[in-house]
Parts: sequence; structure tokens; C-alpha cells
Amino acid sequence: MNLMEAASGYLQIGELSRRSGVSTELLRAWERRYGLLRPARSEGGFRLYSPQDERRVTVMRNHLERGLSAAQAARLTLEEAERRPDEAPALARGIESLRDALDALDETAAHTALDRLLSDFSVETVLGEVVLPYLHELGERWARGEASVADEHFASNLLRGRLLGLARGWDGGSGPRALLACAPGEQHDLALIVFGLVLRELGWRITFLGPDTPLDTLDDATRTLEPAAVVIAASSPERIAGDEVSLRKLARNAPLWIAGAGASSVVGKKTGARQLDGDPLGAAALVARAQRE
Amino acid sequence: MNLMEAASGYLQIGELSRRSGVSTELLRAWERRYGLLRPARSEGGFRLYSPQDERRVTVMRNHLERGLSAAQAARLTLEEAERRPDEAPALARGIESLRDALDALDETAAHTALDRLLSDFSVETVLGEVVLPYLHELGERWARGEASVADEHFASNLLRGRLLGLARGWDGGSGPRALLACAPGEQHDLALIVFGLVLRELGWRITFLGPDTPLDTLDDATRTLEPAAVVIAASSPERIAGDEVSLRKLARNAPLWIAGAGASSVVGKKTGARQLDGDPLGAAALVARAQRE
DNA sequence: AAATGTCTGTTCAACTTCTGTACAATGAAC
DNA sequence: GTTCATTGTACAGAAGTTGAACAGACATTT
Repeated sequence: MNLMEAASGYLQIGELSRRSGVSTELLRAWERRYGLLRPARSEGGFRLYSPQDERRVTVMRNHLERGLSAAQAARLTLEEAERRPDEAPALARGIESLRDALDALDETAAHTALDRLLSDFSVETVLGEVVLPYLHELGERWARGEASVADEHFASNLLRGRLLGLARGWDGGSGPRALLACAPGEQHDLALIVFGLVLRELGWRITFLGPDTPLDTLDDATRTLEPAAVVIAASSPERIAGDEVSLRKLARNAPLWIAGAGASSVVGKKTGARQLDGDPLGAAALVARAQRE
Repeated sequence: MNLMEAASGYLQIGELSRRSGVSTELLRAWERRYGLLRPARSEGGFRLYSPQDERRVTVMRNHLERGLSAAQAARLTLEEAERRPDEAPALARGIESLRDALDALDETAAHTALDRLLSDFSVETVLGEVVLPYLHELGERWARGEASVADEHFASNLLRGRLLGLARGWDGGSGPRALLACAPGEQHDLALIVFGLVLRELGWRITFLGPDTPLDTLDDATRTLEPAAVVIAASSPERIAGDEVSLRKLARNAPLWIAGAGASSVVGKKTGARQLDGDPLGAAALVARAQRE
């Protein structure tokens, strides 16, 4: 790295190319064709890329990897860069007021914050950018002993109410049906509700049996409804670990998925169940893709 | 995948084909034959599919799998897409479907839209972000001659019914009492009902005397109920302009507020009445604050 | 001065998509 | 049985898109 780069944090095209894995020719082409980058220039005319430019290249590559055409990827990258100063703070503010309200056990303020968010952003955005991050954070604070049981209950109940409100009518329509339930003893249903909402957006009909569902109840429902997917949420292995036989029976009647930290112990050939990890958004996409095949 | 990004990411036909499992030829055929998709075009003429298009393909496939013919499936898909225009923030979507329903004099659809809104949002949000803006817009269209008397009556009556439904039990509880009435000759009570609902949310008990209330009736009620506030709605000055004496008498027995465009001519020291201007939400907050002092 | 890196502008080849037409399989209508 | 519309698929030739390459001039470093 030369002096200019070291001092200012600016990169020449070669170094940016090495870091990003995009050839120098292509970096110039993206600049010329889509205006993706606006590097400053040295006295001699060399391009000097800022850290923001570097991030744009990363974002551009991510979009390309998802299958967008170069032109679309560039447009989207620029749009996001444009929008970031506007939308991101609004979302951040929303998250903050929601957290403050929930921490203060202030129901009215929490609803107001959610009203605000849902009026400004789509349901998917609110779920993915606010609700899930908040639940994650709450879980971590609870694990560290920073959040009380009361906090956790209050927030869960309030959010559950709102999410179930959004879920109204989610079993209507004509798409494939998914049967959702929490494993026996499992009380945490929020992430599963979010998962159902996202799957609903993908055109599915959702039947939700709620927390603490006995496996034979689930089996009955499976025979009746003949769903295209059955999803069981289990936050720890012991919820279902002893019940491989029931699971195997379930998996014979419908594609069976186990979600949550308790999944890994029972998935596989023994039970015929498949694992759903990661966030509810990605999980929903995965289930939908599997159904199409 | 970040759903917010996906919201504006346009796909070319090849990528949509890979994701949906429908061949490119067939995608084009569905567009040509049934108008199933309406992709935008790039400068060079390439089809650019929106996430809504992607969802339509999913729905179309669902219908086909259930044995419908392609033509029927497409027709159904288009109908459903018409009914469920997603992606927009929930509140904006709600406003639009309410307006569409009221403009079409479609009572069922209007109630459905309101149900949806009230299940997704708090009463105050629905009032402030939907009902009041709609009434305002309707008033303007009426002034420009774009809305007929029938439109205005239909919308008013339907909304009045819903609002009074929300108002059920609003005189119960233990908070301060407000006495609400429209001035003599005044028929427009909707904004006053909204005002009452918001005040109710703030913990007040509401007594509502309705449109066209004689001032001496109001005076009787004031002596009986001893309210913490009396609010008179008057959309034009002549409703009350000649009655300063009655107003003065009223104001001696309870804090008196005059709301609406007719207020300014009579407020002040002469009558002891105070003005309430602006929107009902702000007005309610103002009355509540005044009472606390 | 030599070596290396970067500049602009142009060209190219691989790939994708476009439009339009054609065709085979299916099943309903006559 | 024949006719006909429906529907998924196939192909040809033109055009759009995009990553890569090259040439000749200039910049920077050693």
C-alpha cells in the first residue's frame, strides 16, 4: 500500500480489486456503465476509492450472487446507498421506541411504536428488521440475567397479540398448507408465528396449533389436513429427543421439519425429519423451495 | 435474504424461471395468453419481474397443481392478486381499500377494510391516520364537485355506525366526564365522535348528545352531569353566533370549548368559551391537559 | 531509466433475452 | 371418429448485456 492509501484510507483500483475480488476492468466498467462508484481522483488522475465505495462493491456482488442482472444489481445498490440515510434511522428509531416501551411495560407506547412501524414499512420489513432482532436481543439479555421474567412475558404477550392480529385469515386461499406447532413442553411460539407469516406471504395456507402440542395431536391433524409441510419448533433437544418413533410416524404422512436449537439431535434418516436452522425468513424460503421440487 | 431489498429487486426472466421452476417460454406464454404477469421492461426491452410477479407465479403453480386448467388458474390468480395487493405498508394499503370500498358504495368491502385496520392497529391510529384523512379528502372532493351527495352520505353513515360501535361503553369508568354535542343546526358529528373516542382513550367518560342540540338542552345536561368539559362542534359561525348569552351561561357551569370553523367568532372573554382548533386528536390532548391543571 | 500500475477508449465473445411461429399432446365438443 | 381449442414446448434469427481483453499514453515508484 502506498502512502496516499495508508494516510487517507483511500484505495487505488488495484488494491480494491484484490480486496473485493473484482477485476480492475470490471470496476471501471461498473463505474462507466452504471455509475456504481464515484472515486475521487489523485493529481495524476488515478481513481481513489473510499470505504463507502468498497462497501458498494460488496453489496453489488451480493446482489449478483442472488441472480440479479448487473444492471439491476447496480440500480439496487445505488438505491440502497441513497435510501440508507433516510430509512435506516427511521427503523432504528422504531426499534428503539419499541424497546423502550416494552422495557417500561408501557403497553400504549409499545402499540404506538408498532403502529408507526407498520404504517411506514411493510410487514416483512417490520418482522425482519425489528421484531426478530428485538426477540433475539431480548433472549440474550434474558440469558445474561439483564431482563426479568416479567419483562419477557410482557413483551412476548404483547408481540404475540400483534402478530396473531397480522395472521388473521392466514389459513385462507389456495396454496399448499403448512401445519405449525411447538414441541411438547415448548412455550416459545413467537418465532414460529413469524415463520408462518413469512410462509403466508409466499402463498401458503397456515394452520397453527400453538405452544406445547402433543405429538399425537399433531399426527391427528396431519392425517386430517394432509399438509404439504409440518413444522415443529423445539428450542431444546429434550422436547422431542425421546420421541423418535412418533416423529418417524409423522414424517411418513407429510414432509416434516424441525426448527430451533433442539432440532439437530433428531433430524436425519432415523426420523425422516429435516432441519430448519437460521432465521425464520430463510427457513420459510427453504420450505417453500423444497415443496416445489 | 433481506426482504426490504427484495422488495425493489427486479428479476430477469431466467432468474425468475430458476426460482419458480417455470420455463422461460412458459412464463412468456402465460403473459401473452392470460396477462398473468406485467413485467416492466429494461431499456433494451428485457422483462423485469417484480416480487409481486414472483408471487403470482407461485400462486399460479399452486392452482395448477390442484388440477385447474391454465386459463382458470390464471383467472383466479389475477383475481386474488387484485384482492391482495401486498408489499405496500399495511396502513397505506388499508386506507386505499377503505377508500375504494366507500367510493364504490361497497358496504361489505368497507367493513372488511375497517376490520382489518382495527385488528392491525390501535383505535387512535386508525382514527388519526385513516378516518380523519379520509373525511378530509372526502370534504375536499365534495367541494370540488367530484363526490356526490350519495357518496358523502354513504361514507358518513357507514363510518358513523362503526365509530359508534367503537364508542360502546364510552360513558363507563371513573375518569373525568366530557359532554359532547353539535351546535343547533349542525349535522356533522363525525369529527366530534372521533374526538370523543380519543378522549375516551385518554381515560375520560363521554356523554354524546349528537347533532343539532339546542343550547338549553345542553345547559340542562351540564347541570345534571357536572362534566369536566363541555364541547360544542360548530362547522360555521351562524350556528351559534347569535347566542352569546346562552354560551356564557353554559361556561359558568363547566369549562366550555367550541370546536370547528364556527368557533372563532364567539370564543373569548365575552362568552367564557375556549377555542378548539386543528384535528380532533390534538384537540382531545389539549382538553385533557387543561383539565389536569 | 526501468518497472509497474493506471488511464481512456475500443473491441470481442459468450451469454441471455427478444419476437414470432410452429408443433405435439391432451381433452372436450360435435 | 373427427374437429377444435388449449397448453406446454421448441426453434430461428435479431438484438441486448456483460465480463474480459488490448493498445497506447501517462503516473508513480524504485
